Amino acid sequence: MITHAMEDYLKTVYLLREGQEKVSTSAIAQQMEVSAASVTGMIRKLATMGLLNYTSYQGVELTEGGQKIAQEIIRHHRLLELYLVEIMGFTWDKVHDEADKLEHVISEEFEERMSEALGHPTTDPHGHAIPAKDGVLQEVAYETLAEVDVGSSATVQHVNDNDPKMLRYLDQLGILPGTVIHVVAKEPFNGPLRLRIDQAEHFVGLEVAGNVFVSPQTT
Amino acid sequence: MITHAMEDYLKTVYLLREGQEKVSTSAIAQQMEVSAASVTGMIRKLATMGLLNYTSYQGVELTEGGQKIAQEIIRHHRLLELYLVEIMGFTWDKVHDEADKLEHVISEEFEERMSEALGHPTTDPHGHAIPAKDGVLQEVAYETLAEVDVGSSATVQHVNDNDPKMLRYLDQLGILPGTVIHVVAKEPFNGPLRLRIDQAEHFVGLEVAGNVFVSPQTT
DNA sequence: TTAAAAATTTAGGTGCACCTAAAACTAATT
DNA sequence: AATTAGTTTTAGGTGCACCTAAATTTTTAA
Repeated sequence: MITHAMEDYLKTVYLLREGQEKVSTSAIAQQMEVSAASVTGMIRKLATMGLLNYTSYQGVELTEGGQKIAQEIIRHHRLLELYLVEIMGFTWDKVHDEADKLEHVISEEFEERMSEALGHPTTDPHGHAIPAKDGVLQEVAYETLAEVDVGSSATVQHVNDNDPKMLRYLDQLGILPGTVIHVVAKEPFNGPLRLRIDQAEHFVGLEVAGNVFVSPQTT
Repeated sequence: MITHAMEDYLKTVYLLREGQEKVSTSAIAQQMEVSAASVTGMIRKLATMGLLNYTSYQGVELTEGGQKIAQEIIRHHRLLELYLVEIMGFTWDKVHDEADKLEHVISEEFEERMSEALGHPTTDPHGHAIPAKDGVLQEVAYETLAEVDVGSSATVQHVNDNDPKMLRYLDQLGILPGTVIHVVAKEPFNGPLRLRIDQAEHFVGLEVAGNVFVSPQTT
């Protein structure tokens, strides 16, 4: 039987696996805010269930089966986030926590009815792709706003969704998926970025900029 | 901290408490399909938390605090059932199980937004009253269709919501909250009831009739 | 009123998901 | 190659929500 905790582990491994093949125990522990020892224990269990491959001290890799479950949960999460915003009128900073709880308990029918009500959407309110029902999701690894060259422009692809405070701040600034941002200058000593968004200028710290993922604007 | 299991116990006690003051261990065990020993253990814990009063071998009674939590969960459950039917297009036989899972995880804001979307309703799809946000819910103890005198009519108030198969059957027969039913005859040896519903005649067994709660039709 | 039946509690035990502390392994540095 | 720093695993333990089997209390009925 697959528990909520197991689903959370699979989801975390899936999302951490960006780029590299193997995911380390400590990366999982840090992301989930549990001890590394707990991760080892759970990983061994998931391995015996055939949901991931695991070699001691080498990290883990999801199997087909593990990926399928992870994708299902991520689909639930992202559909829920969009449903909460679009249909129920939640603001985008509140939906992550709500979706984290609901994603484990909704039925397939609930998932299907949300998808239908939303016209089978492909991205959530924060710009993340919604995996198709039995499709493959390949997360593109975008650069962050903090890495954009001074003087160039970029389009916001997605923003990190787990900090409500930061989301409210980004909303105020008008930094949403699709927004075009021009990086005017970068203050010295890791100072803030000077941005132009829709005529207005803003100063934004690097911590925030590191949570905004963009693609280069082709001029 | 209050867990999902505790919420389920409080809800069960609340719903079983119809009429009599004290609820017995075995009644709770039967309703929740757990052993009586498990019930004793949980009850003792809830008692130390001040959510119910308990005397060994005498049964339990909710405190104010326990009632408040029970009512909150029942409000979640019934709002969810109605939301699933009215807004999401579920059929009434599927919503009980879905609501049983969701009722423990939705936020107050989720509850409020459902209530608003539904125009602050007062009854769920099966005819049960939805408790107000901080109001009192007094369940009226209706008689069942099986107890109605032959030759008289009755109005359906609510039906038991936990058996999907029976709900689909009732839906076919047109037995919904508000339906007026005339009991034409009762076959001998606990035989089926002969009913007239909206001109048509149907034969319905006593098990089904015992799950349909009605008030006498004042002619 | 006492024995039998029914209900309830106690005792002991399970699996899950976590924890801390200590041991073991790997990688980096000299 | 040896020391050290960092990572990972093992060992032992916690609280939760359940279980079965045995003991106890209450109820019922001969």
